[in-house]
Amino acid sequence: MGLGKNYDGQSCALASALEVIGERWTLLVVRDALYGVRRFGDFQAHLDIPKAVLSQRLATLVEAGVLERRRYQETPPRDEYVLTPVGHELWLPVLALAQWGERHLATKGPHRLFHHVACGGRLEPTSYCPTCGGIVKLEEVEMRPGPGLAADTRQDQVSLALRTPHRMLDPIP
Amino acid sequence: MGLGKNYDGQSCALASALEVIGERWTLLVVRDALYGVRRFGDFQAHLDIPKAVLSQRLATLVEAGVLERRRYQETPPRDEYVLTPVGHELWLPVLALAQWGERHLATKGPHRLFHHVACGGRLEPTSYCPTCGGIVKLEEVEMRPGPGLAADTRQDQVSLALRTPHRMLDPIP
DNA sequence: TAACACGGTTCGGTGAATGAACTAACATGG
DNA sequence: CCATGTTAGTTCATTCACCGAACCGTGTTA
Repeated sequence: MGLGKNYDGQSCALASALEVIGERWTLLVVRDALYGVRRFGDFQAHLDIPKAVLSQRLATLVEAGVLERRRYQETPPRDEYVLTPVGHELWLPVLALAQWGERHLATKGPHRLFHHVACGGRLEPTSYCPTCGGIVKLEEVEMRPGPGLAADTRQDQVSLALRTPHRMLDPIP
Repeated sequence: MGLGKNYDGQSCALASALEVIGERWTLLVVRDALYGVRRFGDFQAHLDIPKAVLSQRLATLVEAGVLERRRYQETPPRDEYVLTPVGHELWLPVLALAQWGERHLATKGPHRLFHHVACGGRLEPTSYCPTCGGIVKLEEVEMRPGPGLAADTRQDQVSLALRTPHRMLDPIP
């Protein structure tokens, strides 16, 4: 997305995240990295992506702190790309998106299943409330403005409405 | 991303999902819809997106079953775009991505906080195991191939390795 | 010494994103 | 009755990103 054409002014963490992992191919690179792919050639063969694009995506992810480029042999010099702890935390978005795809777009049953090694159970991404211990549905969620919103000066109806607490799905304006 | 330039052959639900919601602006439209935005002009004012792009994105989302276009007044004829149940389920991917952005990219504290109305607690997206009731870390996850993978005929090293159970982050190949 | 493997970069062609201008249906105010 | 405004788009020329093919540099193997 880069350069002047970004999501600036959105005052939104989602927009910031999409700046980093919202470009074409990027999240599939992260998915492969979560599977354990590390080398340029393996990403390229598995994704069937133009080399120039892969090279640029890897550079972006390294710069964003999602991947680390690491020399693993000297002769010939070879680097591998491994996920940082920040990259590990993309697991949850990836799982949530993949599960949505399985549920609503897959035609012939799930492609890949994710299981808890310890007990063998199948994973589910959830929206969880640590305070009461419950799983929270969208209709029970309220958005509240946080300190990072202070710099927002947008004056459209939606921005104005979202500067006060707001129940999800309640019509705006 | 449409036309011939899609993620076909990826045999992956994530790739299918990105076909629908992976284009520039699309997930921000969904985010606004989750907040309760419904009208063309409100999306446009809040996102500051070219009208032509918004028009195309809304059409794609309607076609994918994420949004429903609904006539809400006859004179003058006005339509609104509301989320379907399929669209509601994008809440979890959106929350997971937004939280990742807050944690790793936000500079001045969180922009928006999501609370459970019933108890006031702050939400967290989690990777949950219904069998044992635990929250599962990436290192405890194993990928297993599912029935939807049968049609996959790719022969690269990564595809071959992922046709058997595989612990996440274990190096491939 | 030739061929090959790896990890890129360079380059021309194509399609998508962008902002500005235009359209069309209807409402409103004087 | 006419001018202006609102909403929801479409059209158009320009700019930009993606694409595949070719090329490059380093080091290794036959």
